[in-house]
Amino acid sequence: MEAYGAANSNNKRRFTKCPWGREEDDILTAHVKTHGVGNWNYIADHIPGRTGCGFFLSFTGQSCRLRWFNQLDPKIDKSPFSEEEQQKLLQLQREYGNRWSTIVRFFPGRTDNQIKNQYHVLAGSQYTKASSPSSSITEPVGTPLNGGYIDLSWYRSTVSSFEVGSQFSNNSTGVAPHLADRIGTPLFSGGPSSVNAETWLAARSFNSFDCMSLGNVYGHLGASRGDFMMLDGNSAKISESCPVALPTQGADGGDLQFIDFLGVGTSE
DNA sequence: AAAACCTGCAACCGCAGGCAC
DNA sequence: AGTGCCTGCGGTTGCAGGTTT
Repeated sequence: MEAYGAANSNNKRRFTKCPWGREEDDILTAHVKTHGVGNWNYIADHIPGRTGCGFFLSFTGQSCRLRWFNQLDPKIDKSPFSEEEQQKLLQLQREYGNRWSTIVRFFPGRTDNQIKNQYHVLAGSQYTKASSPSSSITEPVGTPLNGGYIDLSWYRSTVSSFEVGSQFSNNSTGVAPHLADRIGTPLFSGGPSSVNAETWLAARSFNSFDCMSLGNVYGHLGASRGDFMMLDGNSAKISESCPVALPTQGADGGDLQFIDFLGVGTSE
């Protein structure tokens, strides 16, 4: 959808955000009061295109709908989440998974976007708390971990995404051969809230030769984008390279292990 | 004081389902 | 039955502002 512009050849930058202005909000609110909720494309057609993003940009019905339901609707409760709400959210997420539209029904005045964002915040911090349901978490926040081992339960709550080591794709010291054809393949994204990743990690036992680069790790891990994570039983080691003993590659490569986080198979 | 880093959240994307024609 | 439009949903990303170094 190039209307949102700014996608470049390597897809690193997919769009440029263009915040709504006060005047635009007023126009949208007036239209909703006049025409009611719905008919978003009609409403979008009657709001002047927005400027100020470096280029002219037309509103879309989808954009108007999101703006209204997530920000402008007077019924929205914009106060910070209480401790009680946070606990309720965590409990409901365990029960319903990432079905935010279902969960939001338990929070009158909140939006699904609020719920989703709040859960991401909670999921990113809960494992660092003493009240965490996991008793195996021993790594204190702030400890430099580069080169040290970390507990995977802690890791699960901290890593937001990673992929096979593209950082070393042109480097002979890089990726294990059994993963070489998967360079750049996202193994998991979506943050700690990802049910798939959580389920996968909980269910899978790791082989000592599993070695992959981290895509995006919080700074207090002591690791950074492109660093490797070597999986070893129930622990993982962060390293700048991948010096583990590598398994013998099969003749056709077809029997080699593929770490399929999302359960989508091995197709490219 | 400045730079780097981190956090929270608004806004976008892509897809799927429902509905009218 | 097929098509296209509209709406809703969940995942993802960009960025402002706060915090740390």
